[in-house]
Amino acid sequence: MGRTPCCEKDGLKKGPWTPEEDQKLIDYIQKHGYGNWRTLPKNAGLQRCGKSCRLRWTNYLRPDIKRGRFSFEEEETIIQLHSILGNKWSAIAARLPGRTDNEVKNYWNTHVRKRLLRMGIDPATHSPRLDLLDLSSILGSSFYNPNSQMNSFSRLIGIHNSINPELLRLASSFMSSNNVSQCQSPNFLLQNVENHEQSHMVSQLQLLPHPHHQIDQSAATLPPLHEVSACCSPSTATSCGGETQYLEPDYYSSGHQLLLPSNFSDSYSQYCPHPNEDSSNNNVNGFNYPSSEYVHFPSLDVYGSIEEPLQQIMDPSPETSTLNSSPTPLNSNSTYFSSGNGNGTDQDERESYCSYNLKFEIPDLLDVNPFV
DNA sequence: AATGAACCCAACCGCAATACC
DNA sequence: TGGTATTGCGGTTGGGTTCAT
Repeated sequence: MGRTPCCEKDGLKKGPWTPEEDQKLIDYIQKHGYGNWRTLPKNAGLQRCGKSCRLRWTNYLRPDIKRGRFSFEEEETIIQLHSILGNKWSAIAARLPGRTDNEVKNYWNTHVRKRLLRMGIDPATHSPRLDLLDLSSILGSSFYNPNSQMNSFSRLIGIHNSINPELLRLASSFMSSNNVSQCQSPNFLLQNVENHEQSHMVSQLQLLPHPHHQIDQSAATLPPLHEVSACCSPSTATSCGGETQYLEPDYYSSGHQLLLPSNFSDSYSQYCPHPNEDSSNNNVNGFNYPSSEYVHFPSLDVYGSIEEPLQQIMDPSPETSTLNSSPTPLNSNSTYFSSGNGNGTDQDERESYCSYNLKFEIPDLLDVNPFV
């Protein structure tokens, strides 16, 4: 049953195209157009099937095809559209002038998908990979006591199901160290990670806005989380027993809205002002926070649970960034960790860029110890 | 320098949808 | 209306290239 594949006919060539074949195809299409792919190869003098000719033309020879690396904006678009459309490569490519579905698909599979996996994000659902994370067992075994530091910590930052388990191990190691009660550098974890990958994971705990994006100072007027998330991806908001727990940035579908609990910074600064903080200009960790409303840290109960609604804190509009004045380059890995040789490659920069949307500026929470 | 591993991407395959007769 | 041809699409492959040891 089924039709015989067109390319199985005798004498039809397969495999890579030669420049001569390309030229024949181009010449023919320029002269006659590409009305009928089945008859085209014969008319063009090509020993190829029509399907092969069509693919070669649409994926490679078309004059309007844009070659070369994907730009940041293109990658951003791909991720966002993929979160909405899934593997509808042609639909995604239609939003990227000059890009083919095949190219988008390849780029996704070879770059974006892997990076998301490394970040502990399921590329299919754009949600944290729950298969890798059984936090309850981790917490249950190591921090069963609800008053334990790790439990409080995890609840505080709302990472029950959104953080790479390796990061949890690091955090666990850190929390069990003797330094917990001290007010330390926010880079403590970074100084103690073992490699780039771990640094990368730690960086996920740092919240910083996209370097191209302006802070939305009207964030305080935004709707509660459940309303915000309703217009974003369905996987972003979680609750646990009526307790709002949410720290996952909804980068993928909503234009990089980063959500944090309200009053987050208030509690934070109350307990442990950032060592680098310049109170006069809201400079924290080298980043000029436009206002105290930028990040609100939660009011904490005895267990550090987050009880207040979350807020959208960032505006996805990309053109009017005020962040370039930051004394620390925001699009450099060296901002947060110094692994590597400091000579960022394109790939490094790309990864750094992507990771920005997952950074949580909370390392000093490790210093906050209202539970002892 | 050699070699194996990992990466990358053009091309292929097969199914589904659509067009045509 | 049903069968066949054509086109579009997404998954997969395989060979060339780059990287790491």
